[in-house]
Amino acid sequence: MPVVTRIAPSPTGDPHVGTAYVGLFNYALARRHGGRFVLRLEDTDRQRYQAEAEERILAMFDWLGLRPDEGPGIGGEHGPYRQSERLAHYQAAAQRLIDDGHAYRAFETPEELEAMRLEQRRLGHDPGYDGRGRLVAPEEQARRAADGEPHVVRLRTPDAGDTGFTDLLRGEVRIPNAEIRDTVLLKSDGFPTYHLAVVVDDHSMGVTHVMRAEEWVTSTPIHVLLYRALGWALPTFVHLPLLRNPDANKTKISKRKMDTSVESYRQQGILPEALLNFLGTMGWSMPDGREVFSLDELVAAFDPARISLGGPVFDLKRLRSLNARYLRDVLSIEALGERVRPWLLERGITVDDEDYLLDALDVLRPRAETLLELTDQLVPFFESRLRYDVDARRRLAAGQSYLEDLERAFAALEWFDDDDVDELLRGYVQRQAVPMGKVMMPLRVALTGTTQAPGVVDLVVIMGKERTMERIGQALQAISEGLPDDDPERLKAEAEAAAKEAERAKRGRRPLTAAERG
RNA sequence: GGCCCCUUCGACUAGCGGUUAGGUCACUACCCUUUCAAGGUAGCGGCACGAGUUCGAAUCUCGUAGGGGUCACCA
Repeated sequence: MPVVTRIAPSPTGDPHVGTAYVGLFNYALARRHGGRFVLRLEDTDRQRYQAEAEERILAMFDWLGLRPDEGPGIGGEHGPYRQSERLAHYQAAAQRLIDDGHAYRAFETPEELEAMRLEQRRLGHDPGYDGRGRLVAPEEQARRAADGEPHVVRLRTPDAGDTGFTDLLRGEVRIPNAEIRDTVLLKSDGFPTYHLAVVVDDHSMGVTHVMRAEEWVTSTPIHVLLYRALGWALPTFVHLPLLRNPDANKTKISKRKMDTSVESYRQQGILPEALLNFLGTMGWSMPDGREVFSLDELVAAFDPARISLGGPVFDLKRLRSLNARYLRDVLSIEALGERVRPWLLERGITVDDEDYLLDALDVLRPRAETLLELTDQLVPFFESRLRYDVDARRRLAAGQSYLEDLERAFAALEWFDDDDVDELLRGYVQRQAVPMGKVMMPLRVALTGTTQAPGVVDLVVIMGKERTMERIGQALQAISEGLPDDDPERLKAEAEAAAKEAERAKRGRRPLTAAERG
């Protein structure tokens, strides 16, 4: 029997890292066994439904390279893949359950239910549906329904005993039936709840392995009851540990406490393969201990039995560090060039000298953790007019005479190769009898506009004579025009603006730009 | 609170009766060095606790504690 897995996100908000996480493992299991990976949209909550969320979820999977075999916009023989388009299935199943006595129509209004809960609380009982709808005779249920009275369909759950299932990772899990209320299967608007829809769809789509988040463990017995009532075989259940917030208690990951939006990570310059790799270390580990691995490598080694159950903290530092690893070690320099082009374009930079780009990347890539940072550092290589940050200005002012000397020296230098530039610079510093930094830092600032940059020799060689001369000239001009050292007001304003910008960058929320989409 | 699940360095994890408990990130120190990184070397740091089972427990059992999840006409 082929392995069939699915990811069933709900289009109610920003594409979530948890969806990517569960999707990854489901994808891996299906691929590992040459089976099918199905994408199904669980859009049965019309209150929270967001039309554009649907498209964004699909875009997320596309970006990550997690390609479903079946799904909305892809097709497949088990469609449609939007639950809102499958209402007849659920209604038919509900009718069957009613006919067989496994379910009943219940007519309590929301107000009645609320009053019931209030009363239960007053008496110190656990609040929950007490099954009062069972008391209405089937004929009366049918009559009132036929009269158009609003109602839901509820599952008739056993009162005694317990219901259990086997979780691939946890073994037998049993829940006392007293804990299981007569759950709503069909809402009064005719839409199914999760419980009914998931069982009907997983069965009709041939899903063999239900791999989902741990939060579903306690409601799995409801599904078991449904499978039994409908006479269907149970799938294998695998409940994945919940991703956790980096707070003291490690609560379930939430957008209130951290950034859970995949789009946001994309906008911050996280690579899809790095995100996937990172998620692949949440609860999972390679049998051989590799910590950097591709999607294909994960697929080749994937065995759900290796998943560990402690809730893994979604640690941004680790994600960024892994992303940095991809930038400097995993990606080829050419591939990196292709990745960063759209980002440069977004800043109005079109690269026509490929070699220049690659040379710059070569020295920059160990210094950046994200494509965003890389782009920031790349910009000074391409923009003709540099902006000097506050600290940079101070360095420039202190280096005026050196820059004047070096401008002349470079003008006289014919070959801008490593050895010659190095020799020139070292010779000059030696003759001046000053510490290296005294000379190098102003030059670095003149070339890049910032104090934190690659080695000066590298910069000069990569930029070449023309750019080097031009930048030194510009710097000298900026100095003579008056650097704001002597203007404390302006310094302060700039510092504040920089802090604000940094804060904004940290939040990292802005719409996806065209270039990032491409 | 009831029920269910979980528990190895700060974080991610390896381990599946016998290991000096290993690796990665983070952190610290040193080296390299014209800044910042990267890189190199070293270091810090852990089996929640208590009983049992066993010649021998991180590994098996039970209990305790702690943490999480769940108790909707949301998924």
